[in-house]
Amino acid sequence: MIKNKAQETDREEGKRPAHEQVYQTLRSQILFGELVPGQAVTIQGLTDSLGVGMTPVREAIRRLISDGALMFQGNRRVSVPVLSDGDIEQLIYVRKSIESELARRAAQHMGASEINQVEAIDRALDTAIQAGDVSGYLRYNHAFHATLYAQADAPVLSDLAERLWLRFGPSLRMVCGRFGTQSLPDRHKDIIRALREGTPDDVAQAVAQDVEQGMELMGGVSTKRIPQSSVD
Amino acid sequence: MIKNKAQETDREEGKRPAHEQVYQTLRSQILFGELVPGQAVTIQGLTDSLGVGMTPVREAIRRLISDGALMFQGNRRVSVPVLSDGDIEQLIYVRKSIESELARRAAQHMGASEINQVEAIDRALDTAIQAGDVSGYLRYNHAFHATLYAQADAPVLSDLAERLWLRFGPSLRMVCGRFGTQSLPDRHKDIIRALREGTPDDVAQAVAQDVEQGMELMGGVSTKRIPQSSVD
DNA sequence: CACCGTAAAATTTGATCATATTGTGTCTCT
DNA sequence: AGAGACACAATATGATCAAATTTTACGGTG
Repeated sequence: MIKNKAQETDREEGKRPAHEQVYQTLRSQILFGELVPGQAVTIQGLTDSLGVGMTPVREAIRRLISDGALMFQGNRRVSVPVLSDGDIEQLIYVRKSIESELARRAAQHMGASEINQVEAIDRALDTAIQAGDVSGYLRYNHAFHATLYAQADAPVLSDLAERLWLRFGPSLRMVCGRFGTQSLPDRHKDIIRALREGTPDDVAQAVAQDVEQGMELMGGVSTKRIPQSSVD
Repeated sequence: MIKNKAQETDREEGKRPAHEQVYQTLRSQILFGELVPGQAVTIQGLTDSLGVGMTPVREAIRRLISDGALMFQGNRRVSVPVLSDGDIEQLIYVRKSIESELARRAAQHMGASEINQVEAIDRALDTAIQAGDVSGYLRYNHAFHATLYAQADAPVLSDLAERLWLRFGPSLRMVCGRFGTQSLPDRHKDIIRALREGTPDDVAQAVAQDVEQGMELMGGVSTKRIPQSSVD
């Protein structure tokens, strides 16, 4: 009567429900690369590739639609959204507002060890940039900001900020693939310096500049399609 | 013989999918009253009361959890969130930021007829307040702000603002039931005046004040619960 | 004779339900 | 009061039905 009955299937599946695992898998795929703006996402395709039933897949897709990570393409189709310039501009406004406030709050809670932790992530980020490792860049860049969120003691703001990442994740990936990681500057050094100096307003401002700088790289991606006039 | 079998059920159900209808139904219940903070929500209860299968109910619940309208009570329980003072403070910050920007943009697009439309909603709101009609107050108050969102031509910001309503809807209802509609002041007259004067910054500021005033009514509601220490 | 457009059929995908399985809370019995 | 059994609710799968897109075939026209 040993209770090893279900352990074989649960071994690497973890103990979390299937719909949660599907959600986390898709979330990672959206944040860190594997999905492209405009790409179609089918329920049956995911049931096949992930090896689970359709109900968990459906639930995960509904969550992601609510997150803004996927969009409900009119009829019954679901796809990864293509951001317009207006969308990007609105996202810049909200991210600057929320993330600068999160940074202000985090700055008041963080001690030397937490700041060192953030700096270690930034060093790993620099390594990924120099190596041209796009996936590593996306992961460490997200980890840098997420670590700040975790120190802010503001669950509502953190949730909102994390959800915003899902909206521009695929577009950010496109930018990296287009321009390469070398030409992706950030203000992380300014953020760390301001954290060490203990001036929350400076931290908030540095984060706002970092956000604006990063988001503006995405601008014009959709307009450069040149719909009609091919003048050259 | 005739394949009109499924048309009878579709008669008054409309043409939208069931999970969408369940979502809209629950959304209205959360926004306009019928659900109380802390209340448990069960899947089977909804399948019985709404007369649909469990798959559409599950999908709607996942969406609402992602919206912040419901929370995943650790184990498999789902309930309406009880907002802490910290949650309310963070919601005030985000709402002021997003809604003032929406108002600024709306102010640049709105003509006389749109302003009159908003004013008509505000008159209906006043009537509901004087009649002590809590449900009417909640509906017209939401309609007042939603009408402004629709004029802002900012879908990302509008979506975010609409989702925030789902977080404090039940708590707002509690405030109305507690204090009555009479003691619910707003800055709607200031907003309309600023709209007529065509000064976007004044509109934004009036909306920010309206938001802050309305949200602060909810403060302290959860702390008076006195979770552990009954020192008195 | 070839090419294009339209319409119909077939395949693919989405939506819903009914059922089996698993985990959690509770009630009871010692 | 603690442990075990029972019951209920949630999770997950598969089957079934409906809808949409794609493909194909046929007819008309240049």
